[in-house]
Amino acid sequence: MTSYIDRINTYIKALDSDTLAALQNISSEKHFKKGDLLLRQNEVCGKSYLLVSGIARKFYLNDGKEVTTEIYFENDLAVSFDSYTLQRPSREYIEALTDVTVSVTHYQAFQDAKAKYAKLLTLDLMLAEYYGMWVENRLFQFHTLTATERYLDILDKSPHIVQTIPLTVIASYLGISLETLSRIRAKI
Amino acid sequence: MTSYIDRINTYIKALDSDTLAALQNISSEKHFKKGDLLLRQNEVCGKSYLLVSGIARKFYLNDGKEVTTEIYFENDLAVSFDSYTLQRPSREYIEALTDVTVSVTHYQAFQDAKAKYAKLLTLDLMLAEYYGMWVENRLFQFHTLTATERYLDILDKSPHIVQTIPLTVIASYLGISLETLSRIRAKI
DNA sequence: ACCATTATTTGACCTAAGTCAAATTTCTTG
DNA sequence: CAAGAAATTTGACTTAGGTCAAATAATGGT
Repeated sequence: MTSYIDRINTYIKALDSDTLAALQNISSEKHFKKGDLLLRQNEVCGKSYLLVSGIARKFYLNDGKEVTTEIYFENDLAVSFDSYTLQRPSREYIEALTDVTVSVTHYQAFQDAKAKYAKLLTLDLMLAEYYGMWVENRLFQFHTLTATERYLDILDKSPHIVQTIPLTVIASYLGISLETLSRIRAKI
Repeated sequence: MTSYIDRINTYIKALDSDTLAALQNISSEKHFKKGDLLLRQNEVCGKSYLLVSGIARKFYLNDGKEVTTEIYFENDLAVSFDSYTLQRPSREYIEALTDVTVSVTHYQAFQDAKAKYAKLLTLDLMLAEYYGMWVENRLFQFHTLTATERYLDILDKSPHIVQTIPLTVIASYLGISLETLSRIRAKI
């Protein structure tokens, strides 16, 4: 499934200059500082953010507790999927975990561009497919792995997450309490 | 999110006759009997099944135990998403829970049709978006609701599931043991 | 209707992970 | 560098839901 990202990137690199130019025309770089919110709950996610540098995350509140749903690094595309797709209020926040630079694209501009450039439509499909598989896989892991196994998996597949990010965030991303995560770490 | 299905159906109904004909050309009706497997683990999901009538489900095995991932009714589209998208072996099975009639479309035929008919590409995007939001929501529920709340939710939003389907299947769909489900039902 | 499966319920006990509270360790920033 | 604030760890206890086993229903086939 990771290889699908490669396929997407290959696809982007192979875009004709017209399509590429159209994409660049509707994108612009922006900076956020650590702690800034790129998207707030109840706001419509009207933009997509391609991380150029830095780290960000998406989370929601479940009776006062933050639940991290996704962690973004360089080249990741940050959006609240359903809010973006349906253009309705988001239940999630997007927050900069470090200073970040992003390439911002407006929803409507991208919709318009898709109508003109069929390849962007295909790209959008690939991105949606990728996200679908990614979430499906996450759900699968929650069902089949124990807390310890999930931590080991992240340690194995995404060591950069464990390096840089506060345990509170990692715990909520793994769907376990901070204390449990700390105990898991103490064991291994 | 349910309303997105309506939008998809509206979109399908509004398709021009050419596109619609193309779609029909690559689809054919087929029957399965209760208990038949439309897709087996390790098979590549090379077809999509639109349920015309009957009930089906998708599931995988987690050390011997069946975990139901989706339940299909009339008009639902049954595929193993990642297997279909990547055309690689499936970890899931698709099984007829009753006798079913389906409209079968081959993966490659649909790919070809998408290249010719842009509207099918858009349709595919909508379907992928819908699935992404659906899974995301399922994950969300697993994180925020207790077993009882999840059962009540299904009872509320999809009473037809509880009517017709064996508790073993429902329990595995809710991610709880059969016994726990039975106890939940005894309480309410 | 009757037997044999298959489905569901009930009981007793167990366990992974959560909660609350306090102790440390590690960063920040003056 | 020191003081305060955050982050992390540790301890004691609770709990939702799981597991194993046995008892009752239901159901379908003959």
